Amino acid sequence: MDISRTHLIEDLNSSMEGKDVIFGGWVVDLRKLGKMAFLTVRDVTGMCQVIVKGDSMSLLEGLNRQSVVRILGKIQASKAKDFDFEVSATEIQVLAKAEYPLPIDPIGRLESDIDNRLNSRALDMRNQKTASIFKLRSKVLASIRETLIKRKFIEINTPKIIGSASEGGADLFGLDYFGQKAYLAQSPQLYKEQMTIGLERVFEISSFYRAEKSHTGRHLSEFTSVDIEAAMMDYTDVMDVLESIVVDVFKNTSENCKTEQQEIGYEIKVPSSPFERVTYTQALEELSSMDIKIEFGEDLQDSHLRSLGEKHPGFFFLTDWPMKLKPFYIHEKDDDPKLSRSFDLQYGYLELSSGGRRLHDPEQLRSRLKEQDLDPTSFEEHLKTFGWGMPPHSGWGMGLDRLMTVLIGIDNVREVVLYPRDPDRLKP
RNA sequence: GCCCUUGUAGUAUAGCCCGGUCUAGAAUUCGGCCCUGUCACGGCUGAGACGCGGGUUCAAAUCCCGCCGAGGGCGCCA
Repeated sequence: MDISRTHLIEDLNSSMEGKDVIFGGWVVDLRKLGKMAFLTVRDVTGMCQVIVKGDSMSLLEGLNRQSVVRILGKIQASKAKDFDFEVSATEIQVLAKAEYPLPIDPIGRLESDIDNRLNSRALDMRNQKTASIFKLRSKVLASIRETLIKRKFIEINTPKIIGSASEGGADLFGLDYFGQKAYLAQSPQLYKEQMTIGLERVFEISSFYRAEKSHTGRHLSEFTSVDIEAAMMDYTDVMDVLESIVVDVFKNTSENCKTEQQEIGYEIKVPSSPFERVTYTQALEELSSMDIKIEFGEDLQDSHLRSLGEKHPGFFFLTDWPMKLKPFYIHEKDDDPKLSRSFDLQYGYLELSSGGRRLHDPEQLRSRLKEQDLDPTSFEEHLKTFGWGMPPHSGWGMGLDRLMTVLIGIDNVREVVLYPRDPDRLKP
């Protein structure tokens, strides 16, 4: 079976009138008008009208929507509303037939609910709104890589199967590793820190896993994280890196993805920078003025973040958290050891990223582990690298899926993840 | 773990609150017939549904209980 094409649909144009072309795609629409018919055919680059009349009508036999076809025909002028040229078919080959009934409407005229769409995710990609979300996601990833590489960051890949669950915190997924207990990584934290001793500036974009039974629009059991770690940078330096990544993402997609924005029905607006920076202590004062009393050292609950988010609806940094709320590796402030050199990047109430300056002195790290009831001996593999000349360093991790929801103005991460995993969904 | 909402053809919905009008309606999809410029083509026509189980009642899509599924929120989230 010959499946070759001479053109992608975006390469066809009205100046090619009279030219013979071969292209392929799936049948979006089929309108039979007695002795003539129109079909619209789409490939990933675009859509085109094909006209069939006269003797050629027999070509339509067995043809239905969503089937994959290879069209041989001649470009001609069109009277169509949305096309300035069309292809008069001389041959239509059905390469693969679509079965009916289909589980969702791939045209998107009737929007299926998220459950049905996720159950038929591959078919959902024929819906241009869904496809546009993932085309944008690809652009976002490219933009992040571009920004980081320009700043001398080196992309790394750390293991996702790890042997120790002693970091505490979020629940990990356990698995059997040739008879040993192993876990799926919840973050590249320790590995990326170690890498700063040789590569200085590293980043990773990868899936990580958390076995929390969360039921919200912003949590998944498997999520994509963008992580960086950089030697000789303080927390404010990596905040600047984060801010420029976010701004670049919005700029790049806003300027270069007009079609996608149109399909989604949302206009990407570039945020103004610099982002506002609010300290934890200031946040407590702001909350207090809203009659929400929180003791210093208490964590901010979702409801508190929602209140703060109303005052700061866009991007802002929440900085200088109390040490007791932060993990063992976070560095304290010189002028007030109760406070840490740490930050979260918020979009309104939504936490997008958290990071900070890390401890690089192994003795300090050991005593912090003990303070947090963690056993230094189970971190020896990690701690030994700190004796090899560990530079002062800072970093952060950012939830890519959450950033995507902010970028396109929706409120469920499942929309921006191909095959989301949550406590109730393991398939497809 | 807790709370709220919800389940009607392939899809997306009306009807449910206030039981009888439901032989469950319109759309789209799918099948058949007609149609040579459609463009959400049109016309005629046909097929297709009350998640499962129990209860209340003369009567249940509608009210109640259980199960299952779905959506959302809280909590959890070094």
